Amino acid sequence: MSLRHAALGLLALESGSGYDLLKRFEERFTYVWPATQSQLYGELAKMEKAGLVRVAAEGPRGRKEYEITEDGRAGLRHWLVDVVPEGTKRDDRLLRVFFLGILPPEEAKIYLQQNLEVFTQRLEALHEIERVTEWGTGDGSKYGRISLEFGLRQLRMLQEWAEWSLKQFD
Amino acid sequence: MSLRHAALGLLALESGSGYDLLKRFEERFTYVWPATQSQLYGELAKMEKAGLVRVAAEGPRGRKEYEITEDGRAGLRHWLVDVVPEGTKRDDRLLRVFFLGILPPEEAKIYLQQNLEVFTQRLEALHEIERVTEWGTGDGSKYGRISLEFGLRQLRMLQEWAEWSLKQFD
DNA sequence: TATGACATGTAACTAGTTACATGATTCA
DNA sequence: TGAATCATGTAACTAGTTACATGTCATA
Repeated sequence: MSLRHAALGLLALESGSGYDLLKRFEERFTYVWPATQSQLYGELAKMEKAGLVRVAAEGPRGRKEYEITEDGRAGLRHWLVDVVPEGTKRDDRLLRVFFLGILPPEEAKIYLQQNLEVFTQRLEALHEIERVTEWGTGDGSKYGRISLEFGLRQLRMLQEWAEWSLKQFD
Repeated sequence: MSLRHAALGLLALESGSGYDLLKRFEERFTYVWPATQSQLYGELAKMEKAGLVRVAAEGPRGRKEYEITEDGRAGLRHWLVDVVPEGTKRDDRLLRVFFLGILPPEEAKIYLQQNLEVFTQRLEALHEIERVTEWGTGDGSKYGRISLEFGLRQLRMLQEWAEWSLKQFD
């Protein structure tokens, strides 16, 4: 049910249309909680029915500006505080590593090298985000920084792991 | 489609029944690629139809011992070498961090502390696996070691990140 | 003989993806 | 006026979860 909470959280930060939300998902949640357009519109309709969001205003082109309700805020809070996180469960990159033994070592190495390249590129992209972001002093900024730090540490870890793994071939 | 490849990979390492496979998924893939019983049986039936696996023997209690076919091996190889990994896309723990600003700082701290505890426990469990595993010299062992190293590094990273995050409150 | 492990299958559901469909508004 | 962007909706599909249903075999 976390798509609901991701959308609810974004609306808690700022009201917006389904279209607005979709852009925010693309900008901010590509590697955290992606959502497709069809999924989002469906979820918004369900959340409205459940009283978690409300249409605060209607604009041109059938635009519906959604706003979080008090029930929505309570639901979000409940999820943050009381619902035990599942954590990441599936990782197809790591799954492949378990089966790398069926390939000749040279091909296994190529797989790990390609991984390393992907990690390096993503780390550079995150560093770029770090550079261009203006870090204020508010809460949004604080947790934004903590989230970014997670990404940076994760990618550094992946890089180092890939390098370590490649060394195992010597 | 990676459930298919996880099952195919396990059958490439050793033939077995759906029941056997289910236990292997539970033992080895809990944090990599979990599968439920109903999903596995369904997938095995589909894979047999597609010619990727074959029933090599039938045993008591309707047991069907599945074996990977040449087509199955080719499919697995193709997935390993040619299919671009998606990587991890969703992380509900990290998603929560983006919205931690809506909680009072004390509650946000509790959330991060609980995370830290989970990471620490898991790291200990992994260290225990490391201790009891007998590392041979074969390929299975090598990639098993590389996979384990991934888990160890990931959990250390998560631990350090949670500690770093908690320090941001001072 | 009862319990637990072995063993498979299916139904109903939720979540997520891809593709199609439609139309309004802005602005170059 | 044509292209890009804004804006929503739905249909058909795949993947994954939960629950139900059934029966066999070993062994205490």
